[in-house]
Amino acid sequence: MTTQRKAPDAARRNEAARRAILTAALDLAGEVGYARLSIEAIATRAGAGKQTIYRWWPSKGAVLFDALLMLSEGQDDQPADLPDTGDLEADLKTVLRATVDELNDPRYSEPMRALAIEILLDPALAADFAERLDEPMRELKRRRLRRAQQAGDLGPGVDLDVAVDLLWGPLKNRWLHREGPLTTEFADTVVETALNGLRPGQSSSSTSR
Amino acid sequence: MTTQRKAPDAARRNEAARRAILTAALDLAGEVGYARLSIEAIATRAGAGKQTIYRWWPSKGAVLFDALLMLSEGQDDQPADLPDTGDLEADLKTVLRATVDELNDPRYSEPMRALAIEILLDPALAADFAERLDEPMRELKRRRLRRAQQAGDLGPGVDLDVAVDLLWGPLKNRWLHREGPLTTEFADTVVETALNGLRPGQSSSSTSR
DNA sequence: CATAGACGAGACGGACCGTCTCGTAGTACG
DNA sequence: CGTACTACGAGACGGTCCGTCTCGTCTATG
Repeated sequence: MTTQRKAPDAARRNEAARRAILTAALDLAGEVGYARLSIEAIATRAGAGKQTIYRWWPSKGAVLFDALLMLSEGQDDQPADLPDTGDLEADLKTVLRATVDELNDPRYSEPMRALAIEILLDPALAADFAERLDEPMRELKRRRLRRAQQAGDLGPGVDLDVAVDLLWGPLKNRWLHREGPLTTEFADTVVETALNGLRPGQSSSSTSR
Repeated sequence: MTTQRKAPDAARRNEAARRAILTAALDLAGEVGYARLSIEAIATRAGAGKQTIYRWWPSKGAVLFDALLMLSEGQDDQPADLPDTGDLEADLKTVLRATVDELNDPRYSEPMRALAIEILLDPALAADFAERLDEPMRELKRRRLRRAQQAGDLGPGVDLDVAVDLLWGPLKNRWLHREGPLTTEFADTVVETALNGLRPGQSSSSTSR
């Protein structure tokens, strides 16, 4: 997927081999981590030839990317939109808590960390990831915040991209750099602090509802 | 530095070789990026034997770490404390703008990115980095914010670690993941948004002095 | 002034890389 | 229904870099 160098015939593709390779990549990423994850090991584990991997994927990162896509397509709870109950703070906490749970699931976490590292190393993969996953997700977040802004729950001058960074960035940082335990309490605190701001207001910690 | 395996005699250490190695590491990181940075290339560029590197550093990342320390020790503007003029917003903007300038300096930026990646891959290096650089810096930030809190410029219930994440995290993210141009305007917006919060207040964008 | 030890150089086996070439098997198309 | 195509598993290949080791040289410490 993603790109191919000399037009292999997609109609003749062996679906079983594809699934075996993606599954092996996920398992190995979880078992040995990114640093020791090799294409040779993936091929051996999958019972596939190395050439079968090189035929269909341009890089190890692309394999991981597809592997995670396969994993997330497994359960179709992919939301077309972020929840909007009218209560911005509650909705944000719901979403961030779900993110925390996902990032704490070892089935996702290690392969995702491996992919994140691969993305830092490979600009082509970074562009592919940004286009197919990151930017669409960001647009979802921006859209929810834009509705909140129109409803008057967000300051009219707030830059929505900065708002997204403030809300989701701390979680991403803490997870990727293992800066501490990723808890739902942390997610809640981030939401409250970002919404209320650091300055002393009438509301300092827990607010609203 | 950092650790040694069999107690080489530090008194007999060749300072010229040490500097040549660290300089070569910095130059190569800037020229070829992390992905192609090899210890062999560093040794060759430095006119040193590989063993000389392995004798004094436990990993490529440790070399990069020391190289960046050497670079930053070059100019002694290492502040014992963050500025405190009494105007929190102005002080934060000053500091974050300086960070932006440093992250935009290619002399620092590429080696730092290489080190950041190495840290993601190597828990031992991560611990070393956290102890010797990251945590002390974070304490500096926390201390400035604590003073602000005591002065009433920060909400009394604000978690100072979360506040640091909100202020410095977006810059780190944008830089490391190349999510967009790192400008002083962005830094200013982050400071204003984090201080004021996302909710509509009496002040929406630019505030105070 | 002698000697221990750091030094530059590079050989070594091993891990993976990415390419290639086999013989086999399954599928698309005549 | 048969045949040609081509993806497949397997693995050999040269290449890079790893981390260890072994040289002979140079130096500075004792």
